[in-house]
Amino acid sequence: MNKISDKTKGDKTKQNLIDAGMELFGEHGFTATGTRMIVQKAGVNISAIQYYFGGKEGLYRAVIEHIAERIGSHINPLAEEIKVEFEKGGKSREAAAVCIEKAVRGLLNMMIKSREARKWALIVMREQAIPTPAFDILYDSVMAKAHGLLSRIIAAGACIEPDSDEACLRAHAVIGSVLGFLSAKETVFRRLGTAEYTKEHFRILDVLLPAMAVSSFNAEADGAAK
Amino acid sequence: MNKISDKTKGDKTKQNLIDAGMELFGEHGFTATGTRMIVQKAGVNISAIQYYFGGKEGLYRAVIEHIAERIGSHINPLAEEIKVEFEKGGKSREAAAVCIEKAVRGLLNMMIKSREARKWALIVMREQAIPTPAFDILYDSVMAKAHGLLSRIIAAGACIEPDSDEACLRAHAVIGSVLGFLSAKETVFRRLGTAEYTKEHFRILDVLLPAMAVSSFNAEADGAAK
DNA sequence: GTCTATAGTCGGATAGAC
DNA sequence: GTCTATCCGACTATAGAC
Repeated sequence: MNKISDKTKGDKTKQNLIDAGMELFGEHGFTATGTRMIVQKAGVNISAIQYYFGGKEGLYRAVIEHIAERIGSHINPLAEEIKVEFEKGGKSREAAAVCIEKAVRGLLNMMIKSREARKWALIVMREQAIPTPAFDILYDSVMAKAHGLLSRIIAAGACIEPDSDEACLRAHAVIGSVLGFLSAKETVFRRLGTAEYTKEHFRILDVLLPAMAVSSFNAEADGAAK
Repeated sequence: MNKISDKTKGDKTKQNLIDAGMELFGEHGFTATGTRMIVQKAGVNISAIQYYFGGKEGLYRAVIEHIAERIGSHINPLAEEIKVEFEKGGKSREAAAVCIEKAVRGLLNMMIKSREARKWALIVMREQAIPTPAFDILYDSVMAKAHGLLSRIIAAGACIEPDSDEACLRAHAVIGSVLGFLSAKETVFRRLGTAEYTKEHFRILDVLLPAMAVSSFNAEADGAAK
């Protein structure tokens, strides 16, 4: 047996608990998820939560850390790629437009299209709305970076200060236009008459959302576009 | 004593329970909110929940109904006003632009600026993300109407079918760009370094969000704006 | 209509055998 | 490292006095 690549039985138990926790905490929230529910889904004994994570709360923190790590592994390469392209384009308005389209499509791919993300999504949304102490982990390792990069690109495109409130708010409006399809999906599905987004819906969003993002460059401070 | 205008003691108890429930269900969610918590905040006896609402679940439904009614009283007049103006403008592209700016500012006023709305907001967001049976009430009395009106205006502005998926998705992107400032406010606040939106932030959003909404007319089906 | 007292259930955590 | 058995507190709901 290879000591490095083989998982010990304990590691497998831990992983099962985190997987089950991610799904159940997302579906029902922290309080409404019972430890008995979790261990049943994970197929482990109830005492394992105490043993490995010190309790239900510790398991929750571990779940958040795991999510932060997984999201990071998706967005960090994309962010790096965009940053390089942005620098290469001399931080021009044209480079900014290309970069923001790429960023928005990346966000759409990661948060709306990906099946894996559906599990994270609900937990992250809950933390956004009513943060627990664990939100710090998410914010520091994911939100701040992604939001900051988008703000800088939009600032370049709109010719405003990168660290201004205005850049931050514009970036957030762009993010909101994408994530609304996740956080309010029940309403969209009812209006569309479907139970899932289809390829045709994504085709529309792939064009619409980047275009709206680029348009955020143009809002003038003295009135709306005429 | 005037029999019509005076509230009976029972009515007052009911109202106190609904008020307390709205705040606490919003802050902690349904499961995490205990009946003891509610009656303490409402200043009534614990049995009152059973007596007046048949149990915790019944109180929750009553809270949702109350929210739907309050939101309706805000948006129905606005929707009516917009509808009239839209017809009067001959459903032209120009009329659509004016109307959608008005609608977005109305949404911003109601959901982000208003203090009262902060109490609704969390409950509505939770229902959006993980709907309970009570979501039907919200959807039928509020979401469907607001979303439908916005879709029709955008369809007119973008010259597409009012009942098409595309119109629905565009409307939703616009709504998302506004509501993101509510549902992800923790992230925005940390980025801005504040604990509340200020007048200056609203000044920026009052210009930015309507402009982005109007821009949603322009996204071309064959590629992004160049 | 309002209250107290309590029933009955289920939660997370723990002790100790293996 | 895993399991069973059990504790204790918190929960919702109810019965019945006033």
